[in-house]
Amino acid sequence: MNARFQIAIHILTLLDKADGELLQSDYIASSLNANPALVRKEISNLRNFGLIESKEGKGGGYTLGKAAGSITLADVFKTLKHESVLGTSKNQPNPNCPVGRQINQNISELYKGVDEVVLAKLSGITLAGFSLQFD
Amino acid sequence: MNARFQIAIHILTLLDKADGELLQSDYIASSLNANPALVRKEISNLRNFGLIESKEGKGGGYTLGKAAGSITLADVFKTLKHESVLGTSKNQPNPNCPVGRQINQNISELYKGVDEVVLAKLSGITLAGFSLQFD
DNA sequence: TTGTACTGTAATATTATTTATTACAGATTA
DNA sequence: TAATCTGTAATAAATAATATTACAGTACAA
Repeated sequence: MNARFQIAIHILTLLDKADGELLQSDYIASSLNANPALVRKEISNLRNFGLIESKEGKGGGYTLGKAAGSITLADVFKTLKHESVLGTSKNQPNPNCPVGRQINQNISELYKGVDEVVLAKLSGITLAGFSLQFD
Repeated sequence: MNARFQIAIHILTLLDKADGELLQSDYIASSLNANPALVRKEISNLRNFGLIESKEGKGGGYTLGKAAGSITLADVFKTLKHESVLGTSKNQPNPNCPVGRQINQNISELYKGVDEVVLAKLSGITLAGFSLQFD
Protein backbone atom coordinates (compact mmCIF):
# COMPACT_ATOMS: atom_id res chain seq x y z
CA MET A 1 0.00 0.00 0.00
CA ASN A 2 -0.10 2.94 1.39
CA ALA A 3 -1.90 5.58 -0.51
CA ARG A 4 -2.39 3.26 -3.44
CA PHE A 5 -5.88 2.17 -2.55
CA GLN A 6 -6.95 5.77 -2.24
CA ILE A 7 -5.27 6.61 -5.52
CA ALA A 8 -6.97 3.73 -7.30
CA ILE A 9 -10.38 4.73 -6.00
CA HIS A 10 -9.74 8.33 -6.93
CA ILE A 11 -8.85 7.40 -10.49
CA LEU A 12 -11.83 5.10 -10.87
CA THR A 13 -14.18 7.72 -9.48
CA LEU A 14 -12.92 10.26 -11.99
CA LEU A 15 -13.46 7.78 -14.80
CA ASP A 16 -16.94 7.01 -13.61
CA LYS A 17 -17.81 10.69 -13.49
CA ALA A 18 -16.39 11.14 -16.98
CA ASP A 19 -19.16 8.89 -18.20
CA GLY A 20 -17.32 7.23 -21.06
CA GLU A 21 -15.32 10.24 -22.15
CA LEU A 22 -11.61 9.51 -22.32
CA LEU A 23 -9.50 11.07 -19.60
CA GLN A 24 -5.75 11.62 -19.92
CA SER A 25 -3.09 10.84 -17.34
CA ASP A 26 -2.23 14.52 -17.14
CA TYR A 27 -5.74 15.45 -16.17
CA ILE A 28 -6.03 12.66 -13.65
CA ALA A 29 -2.63 13.52 -12.20
CA SER A 30 -3.69 17.09 -11.66
CA SER A 31 -6.78 16.01 -9.76
CA LEU A 32 -4.65 13.71 -7.64
CA ASN A 33 -1.87 16.23 -7.35
CA ALA A 34 0.55 13.55 -8.39
CA ASN A 35 2.82 12.63 -11.24
CA PRO A 36 1.38 11.52 -14.61
CA ALA A 37 3.82 8.63 -14.81
CA LEU A 38 2.69 7.41 -11.43
CA VAL A 39 -0.90 7.61 -12.59
CA ARG A 40 -0.13 5.62 -15.70
CA LYS A 41 1.61 3.02 -13.61
CA GLU A 42 -1.34 2.61 -11.30
CA ILE A 43 -3.67 2.48 -14.23
CA SER A 44 -1.51 -0.13 -15.86
CA ASN A 45 -2.10 -2.33 -12.87
CA LEU A 46 -5.84 -1.68 -12.78
CA ARG A 47 -6.04 -2.42 -16.46
CA ASN A 48 -4.45 -5.82 -15.90
CA PHE A 49 -7.51 -6.62 -13.83
CA GLY A 50 -9.95 -5.31 -16.41
CA LEU A 51 -11.09 -2.36 -14.36
CA ILE A 52 -9.79 0.19 -16.83
CA GLU A 53 -9.38 0.33 -20.58
CA SER A 54 -6.88 2.50 -22.33
CA LYS A 55 -6.38 3.94 -25.75
CA GLU A 56 -2.92 4.88 -26.92
CA GLY A 57 -1.77 7.65 -29.20
CA LYS A 58 -3.19 11.02 -29.98
CA GLY A 59 -6.69 11.44 -28.65
CA GLY A 60 -6.06 8.52 -26.32
CA GLY A 61 -6.81 8.18 -22.65
CA TYR A 62 -8.70 6.04 -20.19
CA THR A 63 -12.20 4.79 -19.49
CA LEU A 64 -13.67 2.28 -17.10
CA GLY A 65 -13.26 -1.33 -18.17
CA LYS A 66 -16.68 -2.29 -16.92
CA ALA A 67 -19.80 -0.77 -15.46
CA ALA A 68 -19.22 1.08 -12.19
CA GLY A 69 -22.09 -0.85 -10.70
CA SER A 70 -20.28 -4.11 -11.22
CA ILE A 71 -16.97 -3.01 -9.76
CA THR A 72 -16.77 -3.49 -6.01
CA LEU A 73 -14.16 -1.92 -3.80
CA ALA A 74 -13.06 -5.46 -2.98
CA ASP A 75 -12.18 -5.86 -6.66
CA VAL A 76 -10.09 -2.73 -6.44
CA PHE A 77 -8.48 -3.83 -3.23
CA LYS A 78 -7.48 -7.17 -4.67
CA THR A 79 -5.55 -5.50 -7.45
CA LEU A 80 -3.01 -4.13 -5.06
CA LYS A 81 -2.87 -5.65 -1.64
CA HIS A 82 -1.13 -8.96 -1.55
CA GLU A 83 -0.34 -9.13 2.09
CA SER A 84 -2.59 -8.89 5.10
CA VAL A 85 -4.05 -5.60 6.22
CA LEU A 86 -2.49 -6.38 9.58
CA GLY A 87 1.01 -6.41 8.18
CA THR A 88 3.65 -8.71 6.92
CA SER A 89 4.72 -11.82 8.71
CA LYS A 90 8.18 -12.51 7.51
CA ASN A 91 9.70 -12.67 10.95
CA GLN A 92 11.91 -15.65 11.61
CA PRO A 93 11.32 -16.46 15.24
CA ASN A 94 13.38 -18.98 17.16
CA PRO A 95 12.31 -22.51 16.14
CA ASN A 96 13.54 -23.89 19.44
CA CYS A 97 10.89 -21.96 21.32
CA PRO A 98 7.41 -23.52 21.38
CA VAL A 99 5.82 -20.15 20.80
CA GLY A 100 8.37 -19.04 18.22
CA ARG A 101 7.97 -22.29 16.36
CA GLN A 102 4.22 -21.95 15.91
CA ILE A 103 3.59 -18.24 15.87
CA ASN A 104 3.87 -17.69 12.14
CA GLN A 105 1.28 -20.33 11.41
CA ASN A 106 -1.15 -19.01 14.01
CA ILE A 107 -0.64 -15.42 13.01
CA SER A 108 -1.19 -16.34 9.42
CA GLU A 109 -4.57 -17.87 10.18
CA LEU A 110 -5.55 -14.91 12.30
CA TYR A 111 -4.62 -12.50 9.56
CA LYS A 112 -6.51 -14.50 6.99
CA GLY A 113 -9.67 -14.28 9.06
CA VAL A 114 -9.33 -10.55 9.40
CA ASP A 115 -8.68 -10.04 5.72
CA GLU A 116 -11.85 -11.94 5.00
CA VAL A 117 -14.01 -9.52 6.95
CA VAL A 118 -12.32 -6.62 5.22
CA LEU A 119 -13.05 -8.08 1.82
CA ALA A 120 -16.60 -8.87 2.83
CA LYS A 121 -17.11 -5.27 3.85
CA LEU A 122 -15.54 -3.91 0.69
CA SER A 123 -17.45 -6.25 -1.56
CA GLY A 124 -20.65 -4.62 -0.38
CA ILE A 125 -19.65 -1.29 -1.85
CA THR A 126 -19.62 -0.66 -5.58
CA LEU A 127 -17.70 2.02 -7.36
CA ALA A 128 -21.05 3.39 -8.49
CA GLY A 129 -22.22 3.65 -4.91
CA PHE A 130 -19.05 5.27 -3.75
CA SER A 131 -19.07 7.67 -6.64
CA LEU A 132 -22.64 8.71 -5.89
CA GLN A 133 -21.42 10.38 -2.72
CA PHE A 134 -19.79 13.09 -4.78
CA ASP A 135 -21.74 16.14 -5.89
CA MET B 1 2.94 -1.33 11.79
CA ASN B 2 4.35 -3.66 10.07
CA ALA B 3 5.52 -6.55 12.11
CA ARG B 4 4.60 -4.78 15.30
CA PHE B 5 1.24 -6.42 15.77
CA GLN B 6 2.83 -9.79 15.37
CA ILE B 7 5.61 -8.86 17.76
CA ALA B 8 3.14 -7.64 20.36
CA ILE B 9 1.10 -10.82 20.14
CA HIS B 10 4.23 -12.91 20.34
CA ILE B 11 5.39 -11.15 23.49
CA LEU B 12 1.99 -11.41 25.12
CA THR B 13 1.71 -15.08 24.29
CA LEU B 14 5.07 -15.76 25.89
CA LEU B 15 4.00 -13.92 29.00
CA ASP B 16 0.75 -15.84 29.15
CA LYS B 17 2.60 -19.13 28.85
CA ALA B 18 5.02 -18.03 31.57
CA ASP B 19 2.06 -18.06 33.91
CA GLY B 20 3.14 -15.24 36.20
CA GLU B 21 6.84 -15.95 36.18
CA LEU B 22 8.88 -12.91 35.19
CA LEU B 23 10.44 -13.02 31.73
CA GLN B 24 13.41 -10.88 30.71
CA SER B 25 13.80 -8.89 27.54
CA ASP B 26 16.78 -11.04 26.59
CA TYR B 27 14.75 -14.20 26.73
CA ILE B 28 11.84 -12.68 24.82
CA ALA B 29 14.20 -11.25 22.23
CA SER B 30 15.71 -14.64 21.60
CA SER B 31 12.29 -16.17 20.99
CA LEU B 32 11.48 -13.35 18.61
CA ASN B 33 14.91 -13.38 17.09
CA ALA B 34 15.08 -9.65 17.62
CA ASN B 35 16.93 -7.08 19.64
CA PRO B 36 16.33 -6.78 23.42
CA ALA B 37 16.08 -3.00 23.18
CA LEU B 38 13.41 -3.32 20.55
CA VAL B 39 11.52 -5.70 22.79
CA ARG B 40 11.73 -3.33 25.71
CA LYS B 41 10.47 -0.54 23.51
CA GLU B 42 7.46 -2.53 22.37
CA ILE B 43 6.78 -3.58 25.91
CA SER B 44 7.01 0.00 27.05
CA ASN B 45 4.16 0.79 24.74
CA LEU B 46 2.07 -2.18 25.81
CA ARG B 47 2.66 -1.27 29.41
CA ASN B 48 1.27 2.20 28.81
CA PHE B 49 -1.99 0.45 27.99
CA GLY B 50 -1.90 -1.77 31.04
CA LEU B 51 -1.35 -4.98 29.13
CA ILE B 52 2.04 -5.64 30.67
CA GLU B 53 3.64 -4.95 34.03
CA SER B 54 7.33 -4.63 34.54
CA LYS B 55 9.76 -4.88 37.40
CA GLU B 56 13.07 -3.08 37.22
CA GLY B 57 16.44 -4.05 38.58
CA LYS B 58 18.04 -7.34 39.34
CA GLY B 59 15.55 -10.16 39.21
CA GLY B 60 13.23 -7.92 37.22
CA GLY B 61 11.28 -8.70 34.08
CA TYR B 62 7.77 -8.72 32.69
CA THR B 63 4.38 -10.24 33.36
CA LEU B 64 0.93 -9.72 31.94
CA GLY B 65 -0.83 -6.66 33.28
CA LYS B 66 -4.20 -8.42 33.38
CA ALA B 67 -5.72 -11.80 32.83
CA ALA B 68 -5.19 -13.20 29.35
CA GLY B 69 -8.90 -13.91 29.16
CA SER B 70 -9.69 -10.24 29.48
CA ILE B 71 -7.23 -9.04 26.86
CA THR B 72 -8.66 -9.07 23.37
CA LEU B 73 -6.60 -8.77 20.23
CA ALA B 74 -8.50 -5.56 19.58
CA ASP B 75 -6.97 -4.18 22.76
CA VAL B 76 -3.55 -5.10 21.44
CA PHE B 77 -4.28 -3.65 18.05
CA LYS B 78 -5.37 -0.35 19.52
CA THR B 79 -2.04 0.09 21.23
CA LEU B 80 -0.23 0.45 17.97
CA LYS B 81 -2.31 1.16 14.95
CA HIS B 82 -3.39 4.74 14.74
CA GLU B 83 -4.21 4.90 11.11
CA SER B 84 -6.55 2.83 9.01
CA VAL B 85 -5.68 -0.70 7.99
CA LEU B 86 -6.30 0.46 4.45
CA GLY B 87 -3.52 3.00 4.59
CA THR B 88 -2.86 6.62 5.20
CA SER B 89 -4.82 9.38 3.61
CA LYS B 90 -2.54 12.35 3.68
CA ASN B 91 -2.82 13.04 -0.01
CA GLN B 92 -3.56 16.59 -0.95
CA PRO B 93 -5.72 16.34 -4.02
CA ASN B 94 -6.66 19.27 -6.16
CA PRO B 95 -9.37 21.29 -4.37
CA ASN B 96 -10.57 22.71 -7.68
CA CYS B 97 -11.68 19.29 -8.83
CA PRO B 98 -15.06 18.10 -7.53
CA VAL B 99 -13.68 14.64 -6.91
CA GLY B 100 -10.39 15.85 -5.48
CA ARG B 101 -12.21 18.21 -3.17
CA GLN B 102 -14.33 15.51 -1.58
CA ILE B 103 -12.25 12.38 -1.83
CA ASN B 104 -10.47 12.66 1.49
CA GLN B 105 -13.71 12.96 3.37
CA ASN B 106 -15.31 10.04 1.57
CA ILE B 107 -12.24 7.86 1.85
CA SER B 108 -12.01 8.65 5.51
CA GLU B 109 -15.55 7.43 6.12
CA LEU B 110 -14.94 4.32 4.08
CA TYR B 111 -11.80 3.53 6.00
CA LYS B 112 -13.53 4.07 9.29
CA GLY B 113 -16.18 1.54 8.38
CA VAL B 114 -13.56 -1.02 7.45
CA ASP B 115 -11.57 -0.45 10.59
CA GLU B 116 -14.71 -1.09 12.58
CA VAL B 117 -15.19 -4.56 11.16
CA VAL B 118 -11.55 -5.32 11.81
CA LEU B 119 -11.86 -4.29 15.43
CA ALA B 120 -15.08 -6.23 15.78
CA LYS B 121 -13.35 -9.32 14.51
CA LEU B 122 -10.33 -8.84 16.76
CA SER B 123 -12.43 -8.09 19.80
CA GLY B 124 -13.88 -11.58 19.55
CA ILE B 125 -10.47 -13.16 20.14
CA THR B 126 -8.81 -13.09 23.53
CA LEU B 127 -5.14 -13.54 24.21
CA ALA B 128 -6.08 -16.62 26.20
CA GLY B 129 -7.88 -18.06 23.21
CA PHE B 130 -5.06 -17.30 20.86
CA SER B 131 -2.52 -18.69 23.26
CA LEU B 132 -4.43 -21.93 23.60
CA GLN B 133 -3.58 -22.76 20.01
CA PHE B 134 0.00 -23.39 21.03
CA ASP B 135 1.10 -26.78 22.31
C1' DT C 1 4.28 11.10 -44.27
C1' DT C 2 5.01 14.04 -40.92
C1' DG C 3 4.02 16.58 -36.74
C1' DT C 4 1.46 16.23 -32.58
C1' DA C 5 -0.40 14.16 -28.59
C1' DC C 6 -0.94 10.55 -26.23
C1' DT C 7 0.32 5.84 -23.52
C1' DG C 8 3.79 2.30 -21.64
C1' DT C 9 7.52 1.38 -19.13
C1' DA C 10 12.11 1.38 -17.35
C1' DA C 11 15.55 3.58 -14.74
C1' DT C 12 16.63 6.34 -11.19
C1' DA C 13 16.32 9.50 -7.38
C1' DT C 14 14.26 11.01 -3.34
C1' DT C 15 11.85 10.68 0.80
C1' DA C 16 9.73 8.29 4.51
C1' DT C 17 9.25 4.50 7.42
C1' DT C 18 10.70 0.56 9.80
C1' DT C 19 13.91 -2.04 12.13
C1' DA C 20 18.33 -2.77 14.40
C1' DT C 21 22.09 -1.32 17.26
C1' DT C 22 24.67 0.92 20.75
C1' DA C 23 25.06 3.10 24.92
C1' DC C 24 24.27 4.24 29.35
C1' DA C 25 21.58 6.05 33.37
C1' DG C 26 18.56 4.36 36.89
C1' DA C 27 16.46 0.59 39.73
C1' DT C 28 16.65 -3.42 42.55
C1' DT C 29 18.52 -7.26 44.82
C1' DA C 30 21.69 -9.97 47.50
C1' DT D 1 28.91 -2.44 46.35
C1' DA D 2 28.80 -5.70 42.57
C1' DA D 3 25.65 -7.84 39.57
C1' DT D 4 21.58 -7.87 36.83
C1' DC D 5 17.93 -6.01 35.22
C1' DT D 6 14.75 -2.13 32.84
C1' DG D 7 14.05 2.53 30.42
C1' DT D 8 15.09 5.36 26.97
C1' DA D 9 17.53 8.18 23.78
C1' DA D 10 20.43 8.57 19.89
C1' DT D 11 21.81 6.84 15.84
C1' DA D 12 22.51 3.75 12.00
C1' DA D 13 21.05 0.65 8.57
C1' DA D 14 17.70 -1.45 5.80
C1' DT D 15 13.54 -1.38 3.41
C1' DA D 16 9.58 0.52 1.24
C1' DA D 17 6.98 4.18 -0.86
C1' DT D 18 6.75 7.87 -3.88
C1' DA D 19 8.34 11.09 -7.37
C1' DT D 20 10.84 12.22 -11.47
C1' DT D 21 12.91 11.86 -15.88
C1' DA D 22 13.27 10.03 -20.21
C1' DC D 23 12.03 8.09 -24.25
C1' DA D 24 10.19 4.39 -27.32
C1' DG D 25 5.85 3.10 -29.32
C1' DT D 26 1.15 4.17 -31.01
C1' DA D 27 -2.55 6.63 -33.19
C1' DC D 28 -4.60 10.45 -35.28
C1' DA D 29 -5.12 14.20 -38.44
C1' DA D 30 -3.81 17.37 -41.70
